[in-house]
Amino acid sequence: MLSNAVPAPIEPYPLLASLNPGQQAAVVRTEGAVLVLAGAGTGKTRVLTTRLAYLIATGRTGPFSLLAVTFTNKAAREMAERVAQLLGRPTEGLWIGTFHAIAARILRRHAELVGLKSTFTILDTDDQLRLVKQVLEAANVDDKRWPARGVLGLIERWKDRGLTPDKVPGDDDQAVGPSRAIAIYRAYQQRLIELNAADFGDLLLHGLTLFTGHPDVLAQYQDRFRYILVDEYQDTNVAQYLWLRLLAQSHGNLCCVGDDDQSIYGWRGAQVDNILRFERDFAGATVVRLERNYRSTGHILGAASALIAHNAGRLGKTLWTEAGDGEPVAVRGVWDDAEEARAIGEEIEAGQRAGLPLGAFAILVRAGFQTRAFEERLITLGVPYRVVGGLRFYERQEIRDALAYLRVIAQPDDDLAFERIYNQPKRGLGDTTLQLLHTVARARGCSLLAAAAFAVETDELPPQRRATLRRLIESFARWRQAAETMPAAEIAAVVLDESGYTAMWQQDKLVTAPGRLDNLQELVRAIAEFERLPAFLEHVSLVMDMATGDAQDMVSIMTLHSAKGLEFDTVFLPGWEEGVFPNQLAIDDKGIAGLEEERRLAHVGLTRARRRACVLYAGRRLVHGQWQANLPSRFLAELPAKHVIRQDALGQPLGHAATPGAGHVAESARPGYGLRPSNYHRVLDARAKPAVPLAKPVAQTPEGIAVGGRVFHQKFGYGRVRAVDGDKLDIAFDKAGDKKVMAGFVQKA
DNA sequence: TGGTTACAACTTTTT
DNA sequence: GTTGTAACCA
Repeated sequence: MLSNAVPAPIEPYPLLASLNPGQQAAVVRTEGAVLVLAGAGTGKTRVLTTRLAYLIATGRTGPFSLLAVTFTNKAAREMAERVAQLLGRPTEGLWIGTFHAIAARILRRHAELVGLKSTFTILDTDDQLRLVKQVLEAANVDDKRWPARGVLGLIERWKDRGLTPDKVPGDDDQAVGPSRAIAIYRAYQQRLIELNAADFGDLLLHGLTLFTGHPDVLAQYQDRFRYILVDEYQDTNVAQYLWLRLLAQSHGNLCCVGDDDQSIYGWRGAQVDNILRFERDFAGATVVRLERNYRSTGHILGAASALIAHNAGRLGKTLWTEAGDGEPVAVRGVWDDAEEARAIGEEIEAGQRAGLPLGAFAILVRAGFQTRAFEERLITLGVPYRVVGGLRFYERQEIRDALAYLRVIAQPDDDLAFERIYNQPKRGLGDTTLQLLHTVARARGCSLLAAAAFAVETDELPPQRRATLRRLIESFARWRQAAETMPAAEIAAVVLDESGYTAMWQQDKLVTAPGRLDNLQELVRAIAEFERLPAFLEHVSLVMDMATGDAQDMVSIMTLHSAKGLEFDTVFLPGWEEGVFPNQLAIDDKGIAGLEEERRLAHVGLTRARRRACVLYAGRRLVHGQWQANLPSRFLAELPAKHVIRQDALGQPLGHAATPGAGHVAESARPGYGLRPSNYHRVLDARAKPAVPLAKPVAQTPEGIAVGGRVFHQKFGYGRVRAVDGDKLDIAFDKAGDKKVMAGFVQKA
């Protein structure tokens, strides 16, 4: 299955000329399974892109037979650009994309084989959470004890492991209120199918179901993709691993690039084990190590390498450089978080005076709450900065609302989108009306919009709400029709205007309102790049990033997670304190594995620096409005003295006597160190009432209802049936007069 | 139905 | 300390 043969020598291509021997080996070894262990700053992207170009340039294969998988759209974009550059022509036919984008592309073609229509919607996190809440409510779960967030997390971790509800091992099941976690998962999946929707996890999970259940379909893709490349392999989860293995099975030409020392997404289901096991998984696999670092100085690499050497579960690499030692890593203890912010601010100002651009500086924090102190300090100093990460464009409320309108137009079955905007802007439609629509939709097995269309033909709703709802339905019908001929951007503008959504923000007096209106305009501009609405919506669900304008000359503040893959001349690493970094929750939840992931995070942080790294720790800080005294991080004690210069709060060198962190911080978990129960444990709490299957309410049409029969209606009282039209009844009520009502709402009197 | 008040939560987040 | 959600009241 796996070819072990060394490819015949090929005349040297100029492509290879600028590569070092290790990089060349990684490019030239085209056949069979190859693992490229690419340490930080060793030219990984260069190898990947050259390899793709090489495969094509040597005539070994056409672009059509290549598949390159990444984790981020940014990485995919860059790769496509650089391959085109290397080849001197666009990469037609070559599939480069994220796992999710590629899985979605395949799934659209065979959606019906997993019970979806090819027009299925891809849900965002908001929708997922709302859906879980609905399922939990239907199952009578107390959401105080079993918050939807936690249950969704549980479901997502199962999906990460490639487990459909029927494959989840019984041991993993937990009581969730009167129901069970697996039952909730099953109900959630059921609802997704009913909504013709898939969440992110489903894209791969359905992909697996598709490939394993339909060998002919799998064979089709195996035949097409003769060479598969994977970036950031250390971040793959079980589902992605299985998916890759199936695709590569027939020819075994699978090249994975990654760095076990940079695996920092375990909490999202990533398995470092995938990369650690590679040689055993793929017999005869070649492993190429890239250890020559082109980014950092010797002291920085020495410190980072010594730190990561404390991890047990790693393949082991030794980064080296020819760049010289440079400056030792500065380690500075400060009194509190305010002083920490002042110290970094001063360093940046000093750098500025020395003529360095602000873009040379980055402040990398463990958690989001740490950014505020630095923002405030930089504002005071008048130093421009940007916070990378945080709320992205497509996650803003106004953008999601606008998208929800467009989704209902493109996909009338999209109940989650409909719910989001049916009273946004306020139309006087509330929970009561929504409940009614839900009841009708369930009884008739239709979408909320269709239920609404039905309900307005009856007298179930008071005239005012009925008229409002009717106007809304008519609007959607009109917009949908217009969408067939009008360009997508025009439709969006019309919808935002006619729905009153723009007007809502225009009337809003909050300071954020003008910004939101700007965002809506920006959205319309973005849509203009797409001819058809569905194409734009697909783009939005899979490509959540918006091409950000060129970064001005600013200081970057971001989390360590967001910093992966980036580099800066000078990097500040604040908050190296026990509990903060390593983060206490990570250790509580995952023990040693959690600690090792934190250490990899520290390694990622240090290796972002080209010339200078400055680590800080504060004796006390304000966390959630409470003062917290902290010990220096154990990671500080793991930085060898020869690569480090200890400083006092003012940046003056200290003698060897004051070695913080050394000695009093043991490697093992120390008893009594702030062991707080996490949400995760709360969700898994097994003490609960006996399991009861999920209630599935179905409105019933009472038997024996016929013209002339006596009936009772909750709202209108007793009456006599005048006519029956399917499940719509015309009834002469004793008190309320003639009304059209739904059969599900009456009982035989 | 919608606004106000009170209460809890709160690591990291490529898609 | 801040933010988001839930319950409660007008």
